[in-house]
Amino acid sequence: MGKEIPTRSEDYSSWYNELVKKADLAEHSDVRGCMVIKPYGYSIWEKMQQALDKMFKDTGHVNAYFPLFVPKSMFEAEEKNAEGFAKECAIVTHYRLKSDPKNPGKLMVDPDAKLEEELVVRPTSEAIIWSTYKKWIQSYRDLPILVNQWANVVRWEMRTRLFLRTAEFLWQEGHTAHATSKEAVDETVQMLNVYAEFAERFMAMPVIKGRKSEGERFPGAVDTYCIEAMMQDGKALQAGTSHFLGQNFANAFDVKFATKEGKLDHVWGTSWGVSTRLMGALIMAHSDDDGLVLPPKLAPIHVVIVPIFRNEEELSKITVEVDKMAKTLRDAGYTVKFDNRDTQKPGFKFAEWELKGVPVRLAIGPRDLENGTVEVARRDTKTKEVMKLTDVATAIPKLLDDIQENIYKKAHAFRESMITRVDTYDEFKKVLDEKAGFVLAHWDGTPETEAAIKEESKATIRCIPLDAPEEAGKCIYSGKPSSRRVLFARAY
RNA sequence: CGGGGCGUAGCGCAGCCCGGUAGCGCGCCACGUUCGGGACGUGGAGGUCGUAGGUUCGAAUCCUGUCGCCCCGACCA
Repeated sequence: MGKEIPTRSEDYSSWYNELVKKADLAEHSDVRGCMVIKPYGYSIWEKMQQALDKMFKDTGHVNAYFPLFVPKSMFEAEEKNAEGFAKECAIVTHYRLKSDPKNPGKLMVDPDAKLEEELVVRPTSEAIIWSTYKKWIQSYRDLPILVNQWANVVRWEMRTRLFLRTAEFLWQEGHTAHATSKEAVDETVQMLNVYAEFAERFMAMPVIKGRKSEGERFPGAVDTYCIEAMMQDGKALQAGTSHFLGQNFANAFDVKFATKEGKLDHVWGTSWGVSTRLMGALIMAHSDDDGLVLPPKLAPIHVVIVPIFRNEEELSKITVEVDKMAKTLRDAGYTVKFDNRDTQKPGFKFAEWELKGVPVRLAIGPRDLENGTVEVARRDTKTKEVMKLTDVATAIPKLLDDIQENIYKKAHAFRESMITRVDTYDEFKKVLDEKAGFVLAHWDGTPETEAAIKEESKATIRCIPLDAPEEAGKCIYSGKPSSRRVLFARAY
């Protein structure tokens, strides 16, 4: 009927696009490259925010908010960072419109309202934040500063895709300042671990932790760490990054502190972020041809209850049972939706809630009332069983845990099956073309080789995995010696 | 920025080549029958055909301009 989506094998790309729209997650806005995140999609993002925010607080961070606008001179202070983002910045040049004398009823930019200094719409906030930190920091006693902000940023991308890459997106960016290099590095790694834990425990999405090559590093960072995930079409997706900024921003913004010894030193920094891109990752990690598959820990609705009834009387009898059951589940902390619409038939509701990825569906009809039973269907495996009404309270929590675990295991098994070790360039290209996924191969460590491989194969070095064992080998491209394998893939 | 495609009812599309009363499916509204996997019947509402101009007796259709969006590539989280 009206809500079918293409299958993944037919056309992965339109499967994704249609799923995002049909599942009511988001839609294109009238503004190029921007999207409207719809209530159902936004509630998943809110779940992500809640979980992450707690993890940030638990590791000692606090939230703050910095401005959207960054004066151009401030933005350009850290040169590498500025250069890196320059070509995708939106710029505010004027502050007023006026009616257009040549076009009644229309407005025009008032040429008399030109800003003395242009304002850059933040593509990231290091500049405004470090210029602020300069005022906040005098002594080692002011350190560390552990601040996070939830915000929107704008990057004028040439090509956009819902959630994966939009001109404006939502994210969080942590910005910390420390007295020592070690402390900053530890923070960088700690937050990488927070992201990895979030991805695996909440999103049920296995990730590989690693370090970016020089070519893929965040502009202005000394070192960039990342988590990389594998999507069902064999393409990699960077799901989060954590940067050790060294003293680069402290140097650029002249942020110094008095040490215990009474000397002046520049502050050490980190920054780290994840964005609404995670929504794309979540969708592409688990969903199937029938629609979304959401991990219970991020699902806006855990259990949907569909009554099967022919008339008011039946519905009211069912409602009595459902109310009891729903209360028990809600008291246990689960979100329960009783879909008692009489305008849609059960089959329609089944399909709709499957499309929306609700982990568990209960169906209860006259037959169940007689038998004291309920039909329980799980979204991940699409299996159904009939259970006693009295068992629901204990069975559902277990079932939800099981679903959470099962989709993680499934994604993990898939990810493992999509890691291929190769030792020659021919093999490398063959795997990318015929199988895709991650490819573990030796690399000589030079940007030239990395660039050449990227140019020829479209694959990039996703990361140098943190757990990569020392292993002598030869670079697949140059034949030069290499001490460990790095992770290549074509990526989103 | 290069290549391709599309703007016609809320959504998806046909009509355009060959100008002549604007159509189909879904959705929507009403009523009835239905209701354990996307119901059916009957009746009904809904469109400045993206936009500006031109050709013509007459333009969704032909011509010119323009705006926007989507997809593929280069760039990127």
